[in-house]
Amino acid sequence: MRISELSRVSGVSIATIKYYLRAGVLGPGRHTARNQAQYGDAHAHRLRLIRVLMDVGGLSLAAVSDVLDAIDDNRLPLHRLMGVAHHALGPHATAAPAPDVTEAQSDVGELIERLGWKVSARAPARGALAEALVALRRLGYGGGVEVLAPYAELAGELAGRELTTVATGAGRHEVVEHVVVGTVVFEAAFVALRRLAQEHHSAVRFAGG
Amino acid sequence: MRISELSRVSGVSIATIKYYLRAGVLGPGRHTARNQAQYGDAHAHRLRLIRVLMDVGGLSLAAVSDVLDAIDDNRLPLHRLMGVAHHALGPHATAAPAPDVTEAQSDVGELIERLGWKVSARAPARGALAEALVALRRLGYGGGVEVLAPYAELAGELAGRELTTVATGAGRHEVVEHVVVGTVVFEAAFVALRRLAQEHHSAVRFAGG
DNA sequence: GAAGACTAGATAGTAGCACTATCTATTTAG
DNA sequence: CTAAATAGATAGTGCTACTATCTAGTCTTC
Repeated sequence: MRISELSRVSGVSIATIKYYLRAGVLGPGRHTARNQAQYGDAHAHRLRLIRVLMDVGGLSLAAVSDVLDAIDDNRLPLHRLMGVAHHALGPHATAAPAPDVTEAQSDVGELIERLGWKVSARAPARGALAEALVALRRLGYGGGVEVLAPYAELAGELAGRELTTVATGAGRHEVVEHVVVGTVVFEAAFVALRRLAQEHHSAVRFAGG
Repeated sequence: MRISELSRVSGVSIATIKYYLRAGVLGPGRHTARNQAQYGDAHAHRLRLIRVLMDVGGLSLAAVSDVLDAIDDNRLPLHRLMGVAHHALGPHATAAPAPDVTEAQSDVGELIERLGWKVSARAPARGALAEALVALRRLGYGGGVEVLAPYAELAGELAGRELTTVATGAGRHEVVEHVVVGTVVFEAAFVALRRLAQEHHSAVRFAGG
């Protein structure tokens, strides 16, 4: 198909498709002339994937680019893909962490060790968790890392359940994409469900108060 | 204290504090002269709260403004505060939803009803959940709303557990702030924990593959 | 085979966000 | 008295994700 049809079936404007081509997140079409190219179903699928990662996952275009590169890199072992996806989901620390954050980092490290989790020392989620802990302390809601224990338990249960649903018979590319999409979409879905549940419990608890 | 000290204790630059004052997310100081004002601990605390909502919760300044307005509005009943916070956490739908999203919305509505949850019909999380469902379908990973059931169960457990920890003896302002901070910070913490757990399970499952 | 629609690629412009910098007229501190 | 600090106003910056325009060339349809 030509670019106008690709635009139609994907719902992405021609100008934006060209932008994605320039940015390298969408591969070039098969050229038939100097100013003509053909695009296939793979392009349409890739476009949908880009939009889902951005709209549902909230990833920046640069992050999408990283994730897609990881998906396309056949040399990348499967067990490292999740790390790349999580790194892209960021946010990555930009400046040197404050001293209280550094301290919280070791608390987080201890928690992870106590849980027996095998996680890269450079996982951005470590920093995110430390930031959350520090936020509580800075606002005067004390509490050590132990307040996270019940959350960690549930998170572990969720993650374990999830990975068992990954299709194992399919090719590497399908598994990889499935893992990434699952990570991003189910995270968004769970956050939404948590908010709905909170609203329900809040209504029940505070109604009339 | 004067603005330079407020800047020092909060770690926020003077220029940014002035920006927040202009934006109305930080209340004005007590004026002692045309170009002099005094700020108190409440200002420092408010600044910390703003930074946590933005940095940990990922809220925009406009969203922070909405949340703070809700916290400060004494007429707002407690059971509606959560809705305001969730609305600020967005993202709110900008355009008319696609037809498949509208369809997914009713699926979500059914799920909520089946769970017996009492949730506003306008809750943005409904839309977010529908978007996530549609994302799966658009990418070819079918599955109805029933794939969300185990997630919903865990989300309900989490939300229920959380609200029981809200201090009931404190004043309204403290409870309200506690609820908002808990919503935002524990959501971030749980997402981070889920990623850590995923990385662990992924490493265990795919290592050597 | 001519007119008009379409296209690739290049370049430049836009809108929104969260600051950041500079300036003026003060006020304060030493 | 003088140097530093301040409130408030205005303008500028850097980044992101597009969006618009332009040119030279290519289909398509009558």
